[in-house]
Amino acid sequence: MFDALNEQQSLAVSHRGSPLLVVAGAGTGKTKTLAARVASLLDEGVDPNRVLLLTFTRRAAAEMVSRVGATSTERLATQVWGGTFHSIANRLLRNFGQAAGLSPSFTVLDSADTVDLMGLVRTEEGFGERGKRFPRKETVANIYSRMVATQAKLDDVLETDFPWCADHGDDLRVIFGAYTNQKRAHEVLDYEDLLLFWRALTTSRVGDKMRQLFDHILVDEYQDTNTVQADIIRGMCSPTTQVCAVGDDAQAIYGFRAATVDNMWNFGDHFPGATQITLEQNYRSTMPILAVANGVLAQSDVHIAKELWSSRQGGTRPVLCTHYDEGAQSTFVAESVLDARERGVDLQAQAVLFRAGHHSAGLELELTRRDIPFVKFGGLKYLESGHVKDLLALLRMLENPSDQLAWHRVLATLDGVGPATVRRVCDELGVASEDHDAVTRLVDGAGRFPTAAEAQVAELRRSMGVCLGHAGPVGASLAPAQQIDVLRGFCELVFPNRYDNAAARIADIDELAATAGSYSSRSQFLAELTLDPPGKTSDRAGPPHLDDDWLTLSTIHSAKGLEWNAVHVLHAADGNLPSDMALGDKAGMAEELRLMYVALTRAKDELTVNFPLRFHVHRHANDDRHVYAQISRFIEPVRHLFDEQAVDLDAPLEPHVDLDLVGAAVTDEVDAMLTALWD
DNA sequence: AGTAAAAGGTTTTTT
DNA sequence: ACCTTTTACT
Repeated sequence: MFDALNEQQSLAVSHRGSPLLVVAGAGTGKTKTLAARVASLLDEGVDPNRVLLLTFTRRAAAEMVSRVGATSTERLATQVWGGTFHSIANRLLRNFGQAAGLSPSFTVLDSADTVDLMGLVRTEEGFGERGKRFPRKETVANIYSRMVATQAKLDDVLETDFPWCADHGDDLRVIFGAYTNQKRAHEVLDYEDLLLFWRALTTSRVGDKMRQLFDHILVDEYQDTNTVQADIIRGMCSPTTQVCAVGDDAQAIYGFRAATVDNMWNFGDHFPGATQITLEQNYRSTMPILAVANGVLAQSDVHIAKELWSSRQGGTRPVLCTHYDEGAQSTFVAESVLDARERGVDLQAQAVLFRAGHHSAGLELELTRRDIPFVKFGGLKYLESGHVKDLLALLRMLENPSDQLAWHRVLATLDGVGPATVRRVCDELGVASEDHDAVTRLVDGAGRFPTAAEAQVAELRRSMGVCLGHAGPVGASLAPAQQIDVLRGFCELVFPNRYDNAAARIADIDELAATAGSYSSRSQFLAELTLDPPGKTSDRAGPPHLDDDWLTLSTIHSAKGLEWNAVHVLHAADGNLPSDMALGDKAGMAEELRLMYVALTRAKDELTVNFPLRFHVHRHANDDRHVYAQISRFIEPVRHLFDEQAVDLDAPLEPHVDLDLVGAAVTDEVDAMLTALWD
């Protein structure tokens, strides 16, 4: 399987001894090379338990392991320590965390939990001067995580990245303090903590023990690691540890998460005596597509020199398609997707890529209308939608009756219960107490609730009681899927007040129960769910289910490392890609350019770049306010490398003004008639 | 006091 | 569409 390695790839696979940096351009067989290297280590008899493979997503780790398994025996491959920095940190901290004063049973806050906790401490601290609008809790969490990831002072972060929140510096200080107290009090770590504690442990008294665990450390997507992560790699190295980092500085797109390409540029300084190998032959795209990608990249000032080339000389030229507006773009993309399918390109082999999650909104409507199945990656997570969090909170209460976040979420869904009642009931039930019996006390009738919530509380008590397995011994209770079925009754009672599309959300709960079917323990189900969230939002009429062929919609960030035969890029307009947020920021603009580069290099055979002339001013626009856009500044200089098409450039509703006048006249007439009724 | 409903705003990307 | 603030109501 790996016999077809080219010269540079073989070098990267067989190199031993000095630290190794593999600069792997897009589509140059990076994954294959990394997998082959691991396989060759195992063939040499290296103990798989002593190989650490750090990847950017869990999906990437799983794919790598399965590729290795195809060559070496699968049993060996699955023993490799593979995963994200965060999941490996989680694993190591369970074993070594006590050296840092961590309980081995700490729990991990995912980003949604972090946001909730920020919201909670904010209301508890009670802000809100009149007239001054406080940043949303998501923003508060963003500020926090950026500050921690970059290890920068709050004031500097506010000034450079969140200038519109600069007024609230002092409030934020208080909130962050309270947030940290809460975390420590409940033995809970957020994403940043996982990395910080891991790094701290490498310099602690158990540092040597940790370093003795691994002979080989391999890091994928090295261009998207941040300073803390680079410190961790260095901290995990003993003099005999062999490091291999793979990455492409031209594809660095996580600067907003404090990733820094300096880690690649300074690899030789961090790891003295390092060897560098560059992979330049692209096996993915046709030459006409690469020409565009190279042309875009050439506009960037610095990167490690490389010029991608492909032996795939033929192929159609990329298409640059100008549309009147977003609606026309959606229609065109839907039609060309179907057209490609007619020509034999399965929907699975096609993808639509865009800068921001909401850029696909119009297209999603169009696809739904035409019954074209699709799955969307990136953007809003399934797990982050309110109703799924509601159900997970119920499970978490059962799992850990002292989980205050879960209690708050569940109790606040009851009629007539607000923050004040939640706090009072939590006190009455002793949620914060050490005995972990608060749920039992609730089921047994403790806690005073307003009469409006009577029926709901009865149902809550009943279903929680069933899930606790009061009939039998504790722990011999129902399987997770059955517990969800039981709790569904409570959701049915509570969702109609909370959400306007309650039926669809109940259906999601059923789907979650189906997912839970393969788990036998509730704690395992919850843990897997936070570490490996299903990345699709399923609440629209999208994929009926897995069996069919489906089209991929994805943010460019989520498309990293993937490839398709045919790729559509949406909204290649200044303001969208590059995002207007980055205008005026040099580093930001460079990152936007790399984002475009990543999008273009996902395509194997067919590439279409779409450019709608006008787009809405506001994100969730109800109105028709729009602006006329310029074509993306990254595409303009390489325009000549495209075949150009213009579709329906004429305004579909040219006599807009006349229609408005008629509308006004009719409205006047109706109003006059109505007024006559009471005058 | 504390909750519900109505009004008014809203900066992307994600482990 | 969702979140925060304001106001109205019990």
